[in-house]
Amino acid sequence: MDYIIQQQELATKVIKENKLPSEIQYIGGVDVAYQKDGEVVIAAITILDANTLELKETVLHTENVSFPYIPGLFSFRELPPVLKAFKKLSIKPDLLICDSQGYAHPRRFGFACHLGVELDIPTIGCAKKRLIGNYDTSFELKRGNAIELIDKDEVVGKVLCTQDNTKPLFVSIGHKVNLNIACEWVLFSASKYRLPETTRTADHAVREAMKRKV
DNA sequence: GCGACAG
DNA sequence: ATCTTGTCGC
Repeated sequence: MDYIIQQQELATKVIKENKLPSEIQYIGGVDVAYQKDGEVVIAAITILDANTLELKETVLHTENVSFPYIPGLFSFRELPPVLKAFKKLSIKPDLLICDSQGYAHPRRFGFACHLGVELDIPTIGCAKKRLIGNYDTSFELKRGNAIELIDKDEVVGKVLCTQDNTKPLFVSIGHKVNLNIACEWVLFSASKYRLPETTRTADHAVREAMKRKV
């Protein structure tokens, strides 16, 4: 019942080296939303063509919330519905970009790491807000600019600006990918907007499902 | 003890 | 995350 010990044990399974296939054909996006009562959770995974960013498949899964939101234990809340959604996919992604932290976590085991280890596929953490770490807040907000996110004298991720004059994203590795490659994929998939198309499509899917209560 | 705190 | 109006800008 000790979730922190579970994280510490699972964190040893994270592969920090690049293990991406030579040809990336599909990339996936993950997002989760909650109904207003906060008791029902909807997870979506979208599959995009890795070259054109064209949407190829969307899967959804709805269930009851089983774990509270606790910063640092986030994956225990969102992993169950996401894993069930993943099983519904007919196209399996070569890489998943998560709307959360990965390695940039107190125990180096954010949601993206947990999902990657669980599925044994490459994952990237791409969060809109900081959880831990420090960085130089005075860097220029220009697309492509990135600075190191540092926690306890260790580089745990990068703060990456994907569009001029927009707030940066917090990119960290999840599993089987290195930090620079992770940033390259986030920048590539966020070619038009601040957030990667993967997250945007997944976000749209859960919002749509939310409206029609499916 | 006092803030900070992914979604 | 979600609850919320108008408003500024392309």
